[in-house]
Amino acid sequence: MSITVVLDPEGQPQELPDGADAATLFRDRREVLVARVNGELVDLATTLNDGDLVEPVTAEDPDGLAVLRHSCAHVLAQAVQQVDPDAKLGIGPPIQDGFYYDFDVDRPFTPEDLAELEKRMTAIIKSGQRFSRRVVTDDEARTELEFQPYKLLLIQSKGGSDASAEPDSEIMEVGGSALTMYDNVDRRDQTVWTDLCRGPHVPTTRHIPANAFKLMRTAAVYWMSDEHNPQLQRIYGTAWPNKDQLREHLTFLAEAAKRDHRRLGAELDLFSFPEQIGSGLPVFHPKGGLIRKELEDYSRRRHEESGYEFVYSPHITKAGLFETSGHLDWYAEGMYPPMHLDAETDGEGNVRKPGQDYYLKPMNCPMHNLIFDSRGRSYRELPLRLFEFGSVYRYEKSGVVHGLTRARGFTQDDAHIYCTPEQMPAELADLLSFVLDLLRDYGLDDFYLELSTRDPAKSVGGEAEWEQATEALRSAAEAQGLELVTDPGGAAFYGPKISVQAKDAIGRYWQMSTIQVDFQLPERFGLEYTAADGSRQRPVMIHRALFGSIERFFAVLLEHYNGAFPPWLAPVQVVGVPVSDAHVDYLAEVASQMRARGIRVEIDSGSDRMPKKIRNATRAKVPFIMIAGDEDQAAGAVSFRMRDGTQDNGIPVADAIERVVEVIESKAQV
RNA sequence: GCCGCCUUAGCUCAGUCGGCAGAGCGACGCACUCGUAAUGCGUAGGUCGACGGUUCGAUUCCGUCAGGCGGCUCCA
Repeated sequence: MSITVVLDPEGQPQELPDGADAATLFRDRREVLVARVNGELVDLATTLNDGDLVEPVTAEDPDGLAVLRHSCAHVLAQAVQQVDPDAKLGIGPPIQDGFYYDFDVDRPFTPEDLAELEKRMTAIIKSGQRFSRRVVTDDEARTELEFQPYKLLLIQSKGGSDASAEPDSEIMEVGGSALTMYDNVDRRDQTVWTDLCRGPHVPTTRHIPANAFKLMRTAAVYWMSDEHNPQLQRIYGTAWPNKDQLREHLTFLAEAAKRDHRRLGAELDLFSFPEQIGSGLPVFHPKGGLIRKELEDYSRRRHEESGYEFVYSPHITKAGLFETSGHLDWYAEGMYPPMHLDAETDGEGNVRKPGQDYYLKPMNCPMHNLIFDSRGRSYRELPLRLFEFGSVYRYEKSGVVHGLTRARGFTQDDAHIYCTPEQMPAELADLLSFVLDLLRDYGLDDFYLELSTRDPAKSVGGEAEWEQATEALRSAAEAQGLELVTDPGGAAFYGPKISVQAKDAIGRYWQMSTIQVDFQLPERFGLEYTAADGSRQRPVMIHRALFGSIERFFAVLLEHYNGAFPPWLAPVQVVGVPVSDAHVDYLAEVASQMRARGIRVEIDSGSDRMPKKIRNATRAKVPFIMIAGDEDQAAGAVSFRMRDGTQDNGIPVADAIERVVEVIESKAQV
C-alpha cells in the first residue's frame, strides 16, 4: 500500500509508503521544522493521508519561526523546573521577536538566574530531546497536571478537549481539536519533561539553534492579565533561525536604545525632568524650546489657513464642569485629586460656607464646549473649529510614566469641531487629509490607519449614531487609500475613533493623530445651534489632536531623526568654525548676513582647535558646519561640512546663504 | 498601583568585604594659532538621592520615602 501526497508549493505529487509521516517526506531537509498539511500547521511526526497537500515550513516562514520560539519557551520552562521542581507553569507563547513563559515561583528571578537558565537551556537543546505529541482526555490531563494549578485553570476555562474555542494567540496550551500533552523524550527514550500544549513543535530540541536565543528580562505579570489574580514571574526571551539574525536583532535594540529620546534629550540639552518638579513633568531647555516653537509655529500657521479659530482656556476648573462632562464618573482615577478651596467654618467648627473642589484639567473639551455655548449659534457658523495648544494634567500611575511619551503634564494641539450631522462626513474626510499632509511636512510619510469601534460594555449613546459615525470615519479612512485596520471595542466610551499610526526611521510605529466623534458631550452640555428652519439642533462634535501631545510628538520626531533634525527644525542651523582665530571676524560678518535672513547661526570662537570644534558641532548634529580659513576668506567664500562628513569648499558667501535659506524654506532634510 | 533592578562630580561610570571617595568627558585657567570627529598642562567641583534605624563609626547593612529603568496593568 502506498499513498500519494502533493507537495506544496511546487505541486509535485509524491508517493509514500502507507503510514508515512511528514518527517519522512522531508528527511533530507533539516531546516524543515513543521509542515502545513492541508493548510494546518502540524508536527513533522504527523501521519499523512492519501491526497494531503503538504508544505514544508522552515524558520524563514513566520509560522515556522513562531513554532521555533514556542519550542524554545518549552526548553526554558524545562530549565526552570530543573532548578526549581516546584515552579508552577503558566503560559508560554511565542511573541514578536521571541517568546515568554510565566511561572509561579517563591522567589522572583534575578539576572544571575537568567545566566544559569541560559546554560541549562543550551544543555537541553544539545541533548537532542524529541518533542512528542500525545492526545489525552480531560480526566487524564487533570490527573497528570494535578500539581499545575494554572494548567488546570486553562483546561477548565477553555473547555478541555471538546473546545470549539478559537485558538488564542497568547494561549498555546489548549484550544486545538483535542487536548494534547507534549513529552520531551531524551535519546534513551526517557520522558524527561512534559507540558500541556496544543503545539505544534519542532521535531527535536536540536532544531533550536543553541547560539541564536537569549533570555532578555524578567517581569511580574498578573495571571490572565487581571490585576485581581495572583502575580506570576515572566521571563522574556528572544530566538532566531541563526546566530546572525540574533546579532542583528540585538544590534537593532542597541540602535533603538541609542536614539531613545530621553537619552538624546539630555545629550543635546533639549529638556529634562527635574525631580524637584515631579515625576512626568518636563521642562524644555532653550534648544528644545526652539524646536518645539518651530513645531508649534508651523502648526499654528497651517491651522489658521485651514479655517480654525484660536481659543485659550485655564488649567483648572471647578468640579461641576467635570461632572457635566462626565469625567468625574468615567475618568476620576486619571485626574489629579482636587484642591478644596474657599470653605469657611465658624468658631464651633460648623461649616458656614461649604467651599469648592477645583481640578486640574485632564482634557480641554469641556472648556471649548463652554465657548461654543457662550451665545446662541447659527448653522451659518458651522463647522466651527476651535483650536488650542491646551496643557492638560493626568495623574498617570507611577509605573507608566515614560519620558515625554507618557507624561503627567503635557500640551495637546487640541481642536474641537462642531458641525451638523450632514457636514460630518465631509469634515472628517478633510480633517484626515489635513492631518496626514501636516504629518508629512514634519517628515513622517509612512502611515496606516486604525479604526476603533464601540465596546458595548463601555460606551454611551445609541446604536444608530455609533453606526453612523463609525461608517463616516471608515469611509474617510478608505478615501485615503492607506491600510486600515480595525480595533474592535477599542473606542473611548463617548464615540468611535480613527488614529494615524506613523512609521519612524527604524521601522517602529507610533500612534500619532486621533480623530474622534463624540455624541456624548454635546448632549451633556446641551449644545445647540439654530438651523435654517429655525429649529434647535444638536451639533456633532469631533475631537482631534494631530500631535496627540506636543511632548510626545517631539519625542517621536527626536527618535525618528535620531536628533539630526532637518534644518528648519534644528535649534542651531549653522556653526561657524574658523580655521584659526584670525578668521573669526570674517565668519562673524558672514553670520550676521545669515541672521538677517533668519538663519540660526553660531560662531565657535572658543579656544579649541579646529578639529575639536568640528567634532563638537558634529556631535551636536548641526546641519551645516561653516568653515573659513585663509583660502576661503581670500575668495570671499566659506566651506560647508555636512553631517554625513561630505565637504563642499569655496562656496561664495551669497551662494552659501541662499543654499541654507533654500533648505530651510523647503523643509528638506540634509 | 504591582514585581524586580537602579540612584557615587554637570555627564558616563570605577570604588569602599563598614573607617567620610576616584577616572574619563564636560566646565574654568594658562600655553599652543592650528584646514575637516579629541593639542598639552593645570584648577575647581561630591552631606556617595532624602530621612530614620543598627553600629564606636554608615556612601557601604536594614527600613521608609523620592526619582529612574525594565515589564504588568493602564494610555479616556
